[in-house]
Amino acid sequence: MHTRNGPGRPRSERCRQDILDAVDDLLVEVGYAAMTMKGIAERAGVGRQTVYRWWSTKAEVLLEACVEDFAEELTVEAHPDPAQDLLGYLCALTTFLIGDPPGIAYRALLGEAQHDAAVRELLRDDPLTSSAAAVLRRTGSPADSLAVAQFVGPVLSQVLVGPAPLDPEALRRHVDLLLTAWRA
Amino acid sequence: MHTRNGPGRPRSERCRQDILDAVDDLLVEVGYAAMTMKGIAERAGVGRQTVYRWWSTKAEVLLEACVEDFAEELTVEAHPDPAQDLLGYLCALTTFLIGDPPGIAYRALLGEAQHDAAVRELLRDDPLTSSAAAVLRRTGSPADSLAVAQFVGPVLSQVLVGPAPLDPEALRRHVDLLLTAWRA
Amino acid sequence: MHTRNGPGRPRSERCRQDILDAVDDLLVEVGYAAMTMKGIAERAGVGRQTVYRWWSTKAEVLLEACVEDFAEELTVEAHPDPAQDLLGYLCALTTFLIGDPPGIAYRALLGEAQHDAAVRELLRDDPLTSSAAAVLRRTGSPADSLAVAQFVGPVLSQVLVGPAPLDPEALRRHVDLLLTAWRA
Amino acid sequence: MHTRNGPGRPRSERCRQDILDAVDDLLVEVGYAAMTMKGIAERAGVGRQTVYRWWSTKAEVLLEACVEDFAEELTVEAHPDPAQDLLGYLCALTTFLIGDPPGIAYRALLGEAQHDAAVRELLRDDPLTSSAAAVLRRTGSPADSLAVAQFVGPVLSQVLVGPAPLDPEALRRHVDLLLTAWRA
DNA sequence: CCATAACCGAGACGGTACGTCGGGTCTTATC
DNA sequence: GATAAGACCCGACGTACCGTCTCGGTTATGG
Repeated sequence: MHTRNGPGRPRSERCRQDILDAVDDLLVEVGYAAMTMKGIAERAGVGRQTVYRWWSTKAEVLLEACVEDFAEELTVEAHPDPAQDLLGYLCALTTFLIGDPPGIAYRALLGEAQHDAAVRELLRDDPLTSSAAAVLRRTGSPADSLAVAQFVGPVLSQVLVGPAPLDPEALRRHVDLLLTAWRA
Repeated sequence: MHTRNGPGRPRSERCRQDILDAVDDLLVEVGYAAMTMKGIAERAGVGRQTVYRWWSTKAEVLLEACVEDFAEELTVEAHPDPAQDLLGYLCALTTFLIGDPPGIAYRALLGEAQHDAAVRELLRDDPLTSSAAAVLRRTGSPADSLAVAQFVGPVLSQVLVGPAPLDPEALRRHVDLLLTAWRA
Repeated sequence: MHTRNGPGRPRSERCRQDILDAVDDLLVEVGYAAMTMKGIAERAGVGRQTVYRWWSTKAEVLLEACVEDFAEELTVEAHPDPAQDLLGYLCALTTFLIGDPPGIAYRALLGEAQHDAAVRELLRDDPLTSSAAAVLRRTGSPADSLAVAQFVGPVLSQVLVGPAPLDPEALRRHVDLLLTAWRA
Repeated sequence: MHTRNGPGRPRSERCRQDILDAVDDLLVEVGYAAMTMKGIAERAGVGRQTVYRWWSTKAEVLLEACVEDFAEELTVEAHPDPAQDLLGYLCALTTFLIGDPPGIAYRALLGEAQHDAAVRELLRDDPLTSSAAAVLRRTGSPADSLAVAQFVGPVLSQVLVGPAPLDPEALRRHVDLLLTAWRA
């Protein structure tokens, strides 16, 4: 949707997509840390400058490469029972963060954001927060920032910090606690 | 307590400390991202190899430089009222993660851990988790991994992900919810 | 005459020349032994990799920096009298090897060649041998490899090994001996 | 023959010899260029400081390790026929410089001497020059520095500079020329 | 016979150059 | 004017060797 009208060759959407595909591939092949702008360009069969024309950092291009996957992976179909609905979401979230390439990308970006203000800015409209809020709303639970934090925070922090994520049984007890408290 | 008994000149504890001090300084002066092994060595007035002799990565030396501060900063004196006790801890935790140099270091390390298994291993015995568990125990609350996650997870995740940490009022409501649920 | 036709930015002849100039300067300022690839790059105001792109060793770049001077310095105008012609050449050769920067470079390269096969290969088409052969030919003397060795060998060896080079009187006697023997 | 009489442990002649042996070994195993003071010490099973106590540079210790071999290898038994005597010496000299480890060491030292004044000083009393002078004297030929240079210079320069040393036939013609000229 | 002092091995120390790699910019020819 | 290619400057990487120093331990002499 580049609205340039001036002279000259327009930017190649094909290039853009090649680069994003290359990032996807490299993420699973070499991981985030070993991924370089140079490597992305070569993998995509693209000049280095072309990458910089669209995005200025590794984090930006990675975000764009994965952002669609974020929404898709975190979209869980509703369940009539609120408890099951919330539990389903948290299970999907755990799987996403632990195993999926886009989840790994998300964690890597979250990591960069801790010592890079620019990356932090990119994550301002966090896909995780908004998807969790949606689930809370459709189950009639509170969905303010505290509620969202109480809902996903324990899961997220355990994945980021702990040696192992919360297991399904723990997730069930977590949901129970929240639902009980919110209904009171 | 380095138990070298072999021959040769012993390693200089003085050098070790100079390096750790340099890391402390550089953390506040240039930040984690701009800190390099080269820079550390030069700042400490030490040969580069001497740094590598003690630690092999930036993360390792940073961890050791800050690990004492972690424990110190996260130690909050007990309050007779459990609610006040827990709240005090969470406030201190928030301050620590947002503002203190060691807290910034902790976040940076947490970030690295997301795409570096070696760093993750370093953080296996997480200072945050253990200090939080201690506070929970002394207030008579449950202190298993789920409870700890429920306690600090929302705070932590909001700091790591969100645009702003939970404010004191939200923290108070969070503590109330947990205490109510746990007492039931 | 680099016959690149491929794509990409062409190598900068300007850089090449800056580097060669820097080598020339450093040779007289700090000498061969203290000359480093790092120092050359910095002196030339050039990235280190740019030096390595053109030449892979200190010896190679030094050779290229001086090879033109070699030919120039060792070119002595002909003298009608063969004895004077030969003597003039040997005097010039002595001066070249003892005092001129390019001569010092030549000796340094000769030295490296003794324990570095790659440098030896660089000196395969020796400028000294060919210039001496030319002088011998124009005076009607034999110019095979033995004759060249007999002509310049004593001068060269005395410079390389001895405490002092052959003085002009000795050079005169040397030329007389050779001319007498060759005429017989 | 260190004439110390004071207290303290005397220097170990055994160490000295171990070091010299190590240098001999390393010379043939890794060559001069790859030989380091560190490597010598380790090979000799000796502290680094012990090497420095006896010699201060690689060149010094190498010279001492080989100097005895120099004299030995360059000593050729006399032949009643002067031409054969001189020829025998030059053949031995060529073999020495081309093939023998001590000969290779000599060339390496000669090389260093071209850009290191200290090494040059070490070679002031050149073993090659003096042995050649001895041979000239015993055949009744002139033995001043010019004569020595005329005798060995062509051989030496061809070894140092040329692609190949003078072959035996060339050496024979060289000797003939000199003897003829000197007898006249 | 023991104190002194120089030696010994080992290896850590501050430096410095190595050759490589990635970052981000630029300059070509080509499209 | 966008593109692929790739050279450019810069600076950090981790390693190697330099020559010095500091250990514990050894071995002679001299008080």
